[in-house]
Amino acid sequence: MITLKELAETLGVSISTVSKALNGSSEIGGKTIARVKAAAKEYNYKPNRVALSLKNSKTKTIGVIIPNILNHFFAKVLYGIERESAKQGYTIITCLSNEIYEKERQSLDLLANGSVDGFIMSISEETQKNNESSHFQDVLDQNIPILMFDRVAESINCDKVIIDDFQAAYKATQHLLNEGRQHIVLINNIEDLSVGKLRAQGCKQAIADAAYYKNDIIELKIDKINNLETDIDTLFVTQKGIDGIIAIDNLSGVIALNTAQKYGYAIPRDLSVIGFSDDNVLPFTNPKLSTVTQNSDSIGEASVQLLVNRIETKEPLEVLTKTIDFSLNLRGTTL
Amino acid sequence: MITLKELAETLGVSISTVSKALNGSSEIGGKTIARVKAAAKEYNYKPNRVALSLKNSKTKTIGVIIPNILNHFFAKVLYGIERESAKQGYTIITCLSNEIYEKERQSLDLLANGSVDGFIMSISEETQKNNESSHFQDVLDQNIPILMFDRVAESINCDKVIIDDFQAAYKATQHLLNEGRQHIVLINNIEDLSVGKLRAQGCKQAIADAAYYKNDIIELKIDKINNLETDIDTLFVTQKGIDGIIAIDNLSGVIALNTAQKYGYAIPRDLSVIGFSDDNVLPFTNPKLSTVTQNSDSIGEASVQLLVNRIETKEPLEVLTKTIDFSLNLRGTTL
DNA sequence: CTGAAAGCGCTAACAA
DNA sequence: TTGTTAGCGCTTTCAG
Repeated sequence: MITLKELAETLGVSISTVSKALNGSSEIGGKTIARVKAAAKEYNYKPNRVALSLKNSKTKTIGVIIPNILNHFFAKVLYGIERESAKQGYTIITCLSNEIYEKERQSLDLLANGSVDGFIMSISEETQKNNESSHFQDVLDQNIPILMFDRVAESINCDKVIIDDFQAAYKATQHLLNEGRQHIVLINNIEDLSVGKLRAQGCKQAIADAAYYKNDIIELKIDKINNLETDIDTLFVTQKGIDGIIAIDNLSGVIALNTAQKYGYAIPRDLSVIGFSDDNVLPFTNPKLSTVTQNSDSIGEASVQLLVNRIETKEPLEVLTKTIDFSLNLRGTTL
Repeated sequence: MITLKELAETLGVSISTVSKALNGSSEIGGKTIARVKAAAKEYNYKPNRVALSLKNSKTKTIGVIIPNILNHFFAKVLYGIERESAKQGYTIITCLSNEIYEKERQSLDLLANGSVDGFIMSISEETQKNNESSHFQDVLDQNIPILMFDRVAESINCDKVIIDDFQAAYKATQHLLNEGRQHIVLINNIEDLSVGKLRAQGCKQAIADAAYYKNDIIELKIDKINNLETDIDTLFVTQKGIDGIIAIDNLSGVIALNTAQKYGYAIPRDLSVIGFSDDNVLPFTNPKLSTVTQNSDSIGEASVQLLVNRIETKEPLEVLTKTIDFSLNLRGTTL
């Protein structure tokens, strides 16, 4: 790692000359510029990023805090974040809260010391369950911007990127209703999350708005991921005549489909299934699962754009909430 | 973000006094220390990480370059890396090569300017296919350590963390042989990767070592991920009497299982299936897929330990290759 | 056209 | 026990 100083010495000029030459300043003579640039290339000079950060008090770095990288949705958002960040000339520091409030708080704290220019994050399950939010405000008070995506804190005044979960669930349920289904089950294992609540509400509203739907919706709440398979199995044992399933997390749909087939349901004749999954599950089902798809990489992309805009804009900006389109992909498990 | 200087001014002492006090130096009087620490807490002082990095010429940051974050194996390694890094007091900057050589090269170049103390990476498919490696050497020549995991470059002299892919495939195949299978298919869609080659060799060696195995192994090579399902389907149409499958990537096993069931095979009576997957696929199969499991998070953990050890050890260290245990998890798809 | 010097925030050798 | 100062690598104003 050669420095400006060393370059200057070998060239027999001053540090500032080298600096200006490399930045193509008009103050410096054409020959000198050429000479300096040649030497820089020869010695593979690269400006030290840390020094630049200190000098400019900006790091061109975004802190990203993800609740669970093993969840395909978050992995895909991260993918989008990374791609757009690189495009915008930012690097990302990744922290995983693993759904733990304390880890999330520590990560914010750890990086809110000049390490990053801003944060992109989705709130941990524990944080959301316990309704914690002062750690966000602390960071914002230090004038470090935060952008929240997907799981957001209502009470915090910051930029947000979400999908219209209520509407997505509403539309999906409506599709089942339009098929004439009369015994629809809502499978919900993310009751504690803001998105889970919104999706459940969307389903219920769709049912409520359908005058011709005669029964109550059956809501299967699952609180532990380990119980997913057994609880869904039990559902099919105890409830007969299920003809529609809407699964609002990204696993249950597949499991419900497989379980239904095990119990002899013909899909989609006897039963329609819609999940909230990405296309990564498609290789695992037959017929292919119909899904509500969040455009996860777009979420990441939009998050970076909004945050970078806030970082780089001098004047105070109105706080913004951007809603990303979802799509209802009807495949083989619906009529 | 209050600085040392500002703290010093409000307290009416010098900057170095504050610095020493906060670091609990024995040079400073007990009362002063207390007074300074109280003020630091009150004003929420946090040492600026960038300034520290510049001062110490070390960043306590690791650059992590992952080929594909949507691949569950890499996501889990990243999980392990993040956890162990946090434990060791390091943060990670994450770059995704998306299997592209140029992106991988750029990421190394981008961070090899004082941004990180070292790299943890797995080589992109394109890099490995074209046998590129000078970009690694360039970084090493700048005295920045690299640790490679899983997909490694033989020609590069650096620390490595791998699993014994040959042995893993050997053992898995041996299990099928011990079951008495006589028509074993090897499904390989990662032929271009070092790990793919090793696994295929392991399978073949196991077959070769089994005197009682009468037939040749049937190798199904798939070069495009899109062809996975159709190629596997075709396999079952064209080949009759398959009684063992060993799938050396992390998708094919599940697909082969599902396809076999579609064609009426009773699993594991008629056919045994072993995949190279993590337990994330288990919810999607019935019976549960038997797998060779790489302890992915241990790979991440060991990678961080080795790299940090190299970073923090003053004397030159012998280059090390660590092999992480795999486990053969027999579940419902084998006898 | 080129160079000296200050300063970003911090630590540590040296002075007082 | 406390303060002064130099320096990490860089940019930029101001002098020359």
